[in-house]
Amino acid sequence: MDILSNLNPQQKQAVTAGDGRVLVLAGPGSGKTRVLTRRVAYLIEHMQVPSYGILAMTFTNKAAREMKARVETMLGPNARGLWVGTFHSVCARILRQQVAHLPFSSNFVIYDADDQKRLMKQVLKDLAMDEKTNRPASMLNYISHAKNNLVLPDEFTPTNYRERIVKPVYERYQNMLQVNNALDFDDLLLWTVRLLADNAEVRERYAHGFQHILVDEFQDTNMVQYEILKLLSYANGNLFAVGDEDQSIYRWRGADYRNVMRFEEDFPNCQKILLEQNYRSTQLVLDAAQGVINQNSNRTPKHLFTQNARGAQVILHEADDDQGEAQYVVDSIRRQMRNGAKGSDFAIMYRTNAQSRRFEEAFLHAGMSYTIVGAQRFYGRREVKDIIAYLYLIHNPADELNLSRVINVPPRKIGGKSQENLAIAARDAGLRQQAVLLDLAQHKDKSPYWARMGRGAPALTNFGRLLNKWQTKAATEELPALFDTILEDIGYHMHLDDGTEEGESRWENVQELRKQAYEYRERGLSEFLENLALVSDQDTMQDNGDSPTMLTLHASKGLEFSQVFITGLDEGLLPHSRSFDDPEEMAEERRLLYVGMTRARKQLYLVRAEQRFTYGQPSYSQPSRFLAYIDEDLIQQDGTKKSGLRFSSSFTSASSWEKPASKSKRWTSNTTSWRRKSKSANEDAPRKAPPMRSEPIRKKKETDGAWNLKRRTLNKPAAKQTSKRAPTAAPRAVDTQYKAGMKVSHAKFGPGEVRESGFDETGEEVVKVYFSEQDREIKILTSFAKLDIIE
DNA sequence: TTGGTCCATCTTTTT
DNA sequence: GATGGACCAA
Repeated sequence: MDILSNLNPQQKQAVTAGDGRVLVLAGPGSGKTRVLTRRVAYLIEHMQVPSYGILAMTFTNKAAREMKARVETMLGPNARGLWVGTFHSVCARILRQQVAHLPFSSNFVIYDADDQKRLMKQVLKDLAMDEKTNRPASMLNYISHAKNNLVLPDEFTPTNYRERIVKPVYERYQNMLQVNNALDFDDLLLWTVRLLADNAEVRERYAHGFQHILVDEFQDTNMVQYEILKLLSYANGNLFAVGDEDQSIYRWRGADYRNVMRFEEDFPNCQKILLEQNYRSTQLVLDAAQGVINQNSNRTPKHLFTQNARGAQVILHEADDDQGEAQYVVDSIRRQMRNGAKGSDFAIMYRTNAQSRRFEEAFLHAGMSYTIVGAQRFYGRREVKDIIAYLYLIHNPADELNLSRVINVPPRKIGGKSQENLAIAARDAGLRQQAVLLDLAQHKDKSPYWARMGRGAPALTNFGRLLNKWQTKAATEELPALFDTILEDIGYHMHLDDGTEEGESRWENVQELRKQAYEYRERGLSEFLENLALVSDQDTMQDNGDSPTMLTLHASKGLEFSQVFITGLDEGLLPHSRSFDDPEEMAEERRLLYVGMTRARKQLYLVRAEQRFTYGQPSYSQPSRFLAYIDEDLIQQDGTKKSGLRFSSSFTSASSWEKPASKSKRWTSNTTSWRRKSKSANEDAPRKAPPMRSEPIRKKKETDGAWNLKRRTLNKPAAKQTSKRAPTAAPRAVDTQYKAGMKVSHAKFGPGEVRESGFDETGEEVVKVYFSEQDREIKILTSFAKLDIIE
């Protein structure tokens, strides 16, 4: 196969670019993966770069796997030796290789978000700090931020009150990580930079080893990651970055799309190549998506075009509530599947995982299968994490976080008091808790610690015996055997088997984990654990044959589907209310929608619901402001009221309340609630609105309560027939200076009449004025253009 | 020490 | 409507 076949001129230019820095800005669907893989092949075949001299960095293991597989199909055995991996896995690998230069030992473990939180809670407890006022998540945020800026605790100089509180927490947190011989995700990157920056010899070795470095999704790199790339490429200067500012959606994780601009500043001589031809979508989908993204500034303007057909209009549907929303989506899919469409043609996307529930219910009700990405993380499940914790204990005796997690799971009479005794005894003796346990196991009541353990001594001794047994076994036996021994010794099956369906499914998850352990029987415990820590759910997304896929907008990046439903296009959800008071966050929400829209090959649906349950409470919302940026001509409304028989009788008052049909109407309806997360609006809504359905009070959860509940909701759309739409008037946060009906005058456009006034996301007042001389409505930013009030 | 019950709090997104 | 924490009875 010819490496350069089927490439357009820009793609070819990128693939064949010579040495040096190359920045490829690749719009959605522009063949970026193709460019990357061909580039690797080109380097090996035409530029005589040995495969082991190439490093390709991605963000997900899935992307890494795919890239590797594609290169292998092109080059066969020549591809062997290629380094392809996620930033985190590559860093973990480097750190293990160079562990001698680092302040931890080679069997370090990696703490995931869940572990971090548990550790943070411990830290706060140790420091006698209140969890309510010092939220663990918030503390971790500060710390993550610091680490992303390469700041370790002793370099952390507080500049405000909050940071003064954070500092000791950060110190202790980091210290605890070290004591546990553990690294968090940020540490993997941070220590790699430290290693390379402080250690000339090591740096030389890698920087000369990697003759060419390629990065995917460059817009999602954070500062540390960019630093790593610079350090690794400094010797040869061959850095090939592919990205798209418009698809940067990981700001909250430290990603900074401005790295794209920095790249150009740092390397003024770099080659910059734009890929603008789209091979995925219809022109109409592209136009709609660009309407949204063009509202953003700070980006390289791109003009996406395609040779594909113009395509069908975007279908907009406004449902009465979240159940109706789900019903609409599932009905649409079912109808088309009856006409021969494949289930896998469809994707349902949403902003938050919580929204998936309604769709699951609707699918179940319709008797259709579905695939769901993420949501309940497999590795995040309690039973799975418990077993992994046991393995961690064996692998890394220093890990006391995981020890405390499972020392009493299943319950073995080692309660809080006993654990405290153990911790104190260990601290006084300057030993690890595990060492104390092992000593107890060995010497029983002759152990110097026996007496100090009080009533818990026998239980602790037993546990020490187990630990000892497992550790011996780990040295001699293969992983699956060890796995089974642990399960048996702790009676985990019994523990999970509580007669419920849930218990059964938990046990199945443990079995699934065991299957994976079996696959690692050759590579062993250490690699198994590292893999577990660095694998995400997208990576494990199994192809569920031919069923529709449900996933978050974030998870949709890099994928494509024939038909895409983007749901929950409501103020507060998309854009999410958390982004209301930060323009940068708002811009990211826009990108998120843009990413979702550009996943569609043929048909795009935008769906919303006026009312939905949040926190189990009904709440109302306005249409997403983003809808207003999509040209009306590109949209076709698919109304509920006419076609939706389900609700024809249920909303008697509906007809009297006209749906906003035009853009301008939609735009107005937002104005009241834009200003901020209108706390008042959210608090008021449920109070003003009579309860939507009278929920029978469930006094206690029966064993099958969950199932009952599910069935009840599924069979009862009727419950809402009694409901009435409550007026959705949200209180006005701040009054606009201009009011509808005012006569104004503009220097250039002449006299006009104000039609609407509201605030945009930055809090600027925006008015829509009808100018008679122009015979059109014009949107005006009042702080910008001067408008004189005439009357 | 355990297991139950009640309560508050919450949720963006994930390597 | 889920989860984690606090509290209490056995």
